[in-house]
Amino acid sequence: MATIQDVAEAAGVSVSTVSYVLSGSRPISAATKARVQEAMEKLGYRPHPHARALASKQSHLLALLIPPTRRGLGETEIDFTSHVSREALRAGYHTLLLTDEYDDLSSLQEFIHTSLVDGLILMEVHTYDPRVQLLSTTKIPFVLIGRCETIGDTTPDKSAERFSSEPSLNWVDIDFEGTLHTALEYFLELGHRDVAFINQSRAVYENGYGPVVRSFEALERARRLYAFEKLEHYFCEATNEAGYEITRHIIQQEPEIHALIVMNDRALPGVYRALYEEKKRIPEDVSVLSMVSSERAAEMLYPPVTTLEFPAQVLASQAVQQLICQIEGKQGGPLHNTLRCPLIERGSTGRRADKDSC
Amino acid sequence: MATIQDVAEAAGVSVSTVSYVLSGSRPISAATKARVQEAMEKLGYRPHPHARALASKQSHLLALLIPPTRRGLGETEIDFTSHVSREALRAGYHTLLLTDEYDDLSSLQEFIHTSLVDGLILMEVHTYDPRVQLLSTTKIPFVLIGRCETIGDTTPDKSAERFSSEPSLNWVDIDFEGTLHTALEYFLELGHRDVAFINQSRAVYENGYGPVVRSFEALERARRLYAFEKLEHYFCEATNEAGYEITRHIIQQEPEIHALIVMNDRALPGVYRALYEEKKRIPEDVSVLSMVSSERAAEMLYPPVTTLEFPAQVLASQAVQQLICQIEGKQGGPLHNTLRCPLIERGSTGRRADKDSC
DNA sequence: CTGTTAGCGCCTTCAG
DNA sequence: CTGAAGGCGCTAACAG
Repeated sequence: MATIQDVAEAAGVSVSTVSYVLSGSRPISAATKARVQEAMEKLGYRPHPHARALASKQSHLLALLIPPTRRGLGETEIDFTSHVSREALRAGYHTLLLTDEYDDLSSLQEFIHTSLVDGLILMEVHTYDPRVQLLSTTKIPFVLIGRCETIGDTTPDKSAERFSSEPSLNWVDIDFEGTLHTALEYFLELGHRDVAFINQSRAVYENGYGPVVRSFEALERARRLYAFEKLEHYFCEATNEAGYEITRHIIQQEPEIHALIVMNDRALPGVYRALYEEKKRIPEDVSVLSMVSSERAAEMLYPPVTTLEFPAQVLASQAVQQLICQIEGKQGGPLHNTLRCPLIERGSTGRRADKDSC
Repeated sequence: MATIQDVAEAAGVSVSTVSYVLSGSRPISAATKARVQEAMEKLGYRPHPHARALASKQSHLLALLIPPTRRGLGETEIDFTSHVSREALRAGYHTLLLTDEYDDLSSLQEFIHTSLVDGLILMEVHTYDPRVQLLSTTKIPFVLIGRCETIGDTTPDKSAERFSSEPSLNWVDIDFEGTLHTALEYFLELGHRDVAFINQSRAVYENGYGPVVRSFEALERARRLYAFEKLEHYFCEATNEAGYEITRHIIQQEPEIHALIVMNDRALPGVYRALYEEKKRIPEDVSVLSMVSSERAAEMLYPPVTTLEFPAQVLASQAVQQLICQIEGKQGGPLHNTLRCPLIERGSTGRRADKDSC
């Protein structure tokens, strides 16, 4: 392995010169720069990451804190993860995976303390996330992502105020309210006047999980904004059985409802099954729309579910870029961004069957 | 951040002494060791990873090369990934994620060249995988995993010989033949005499993708080993449509077949749909068994699919441990291990309907 | 059993 | 525009 020294000798310059052509942080004459680059080329020189990290205090390493694989929407995680990795690479950073072992605060603290990485990305932040508080007390750059936390929410509830007073936090999240509106407006256009929203479980709601809290509240508000006859909200465990039960319940108790918005991938198969068993055709009799979901999950069902898709790519890209800006001190103001999920029509949604034609 | 120097001073010893109580690679009196540890405790000392890496040439970093998220069985990947990370952590290593950017050989080479990591794990190895050849020419430790490659196969075909002569390779893989036997024996017990195996696509087969090649060959051999009336093999694209078509074809052309083994998660929903449409009840009329699959995928369908489950945990654990042994020079002989997928009954499989009772 | 010290490979201030 | 030199924090001989 050639070292910077070797390059310097080969090019007939000093090591610092080589270092500067590498970093570009000081003007170098075209001639010597060319010579140095040639030497690097010839020797196949690669700067040694750890030496660089030691000297510059920048490891060019990021950490991604992933949630436990058990619960959660799941499908999208690997996707998001690899997008982060890819995006980071583009900026010259590598990504290190931290599992839920680091839900334990003290190990997280230790980890940061070692300064192995330059910054972190947190997935599945909760409203009162102790990890966020911990990180805030350190000076390590970090960004929160997606469909999780209530920080900076415009909702005038306490939890939001609590955090929105902390403008130093950087996050990018799904715009749950906007996404829900997309769903509702879509159904309105299709002629639906009675729709049910199947959320995740009440337990998760009470635990302050952002996506659930925010979509719940958004639905409340939507009642006034839109001209629906019915706009029901249901909590639902993340299981097939729960989806099945809730759907049967809806069909039997709310027969006018012919449109379902589901934000619960794991319950979705149960929803479908209940519909089949009740002889409801999708989408002729009932439309189903899956919110914050993924293509993979959508294609597991028949007919494939129309989804509001989790924009993993964009989210990852924004998070990484902002994080790196923080790290490199090129702050362009804090990142507080929400994204709507784009609608992908697949065949589980259609016009409300004309009541007269029944 | 306290340094080793600070600890040394606080404990009234030299830095090397501190270093040695850390590594344990030289006897230290109980008294001084205690003093040093106390000092570390008090100062909240953590060794600096990059300094250590630079001095010792061991970064305690691993890299996991993950396949593109697009194709493949998919579901299991995130699972495997986090298991690797967790297992590595247990041994004091961190894991870094490398996406398919590194399918490009030259970037892989560069990466290794920088010696950022101590070793790598490769997923989705192909029979003639240039990455393996590249890695073999370097001295960096690596291990291949899972349901992928033909290296070390006992199959007497050329590709196997090619690689099995390279005993230095370390791998752990699914035992496709054994797993298939589990499936077949299971169906025999249930009284099935006519079964179809739905594999992945012919293109993937021709590309030499291990799981497909090996299960294909295993099926050929199984014809002689077991007393099936019919044991058909079908290639199938990894799509719903393909699964649907092939299943319809089977139902219509091979009406005796009442048992399906599917090693194609993405086609599986189509298989189910075809069965529904043809009014075949699962499992009363047709049994379906999904091979090398995951719980997540299994629960997306109704009835949930009986699977032969990808043992992500065990695979990850073995791969990591062996890799770390290599790194630390504690070779316990090369790792050449195959694992059967455990059978998880879920409700999509049942006894062959008695012919007389029809 | 413990201390001294020379690097590991690179960055970066300080001189020129 | 370029060099020289002092670390960064730790490891591992080499000496006692």
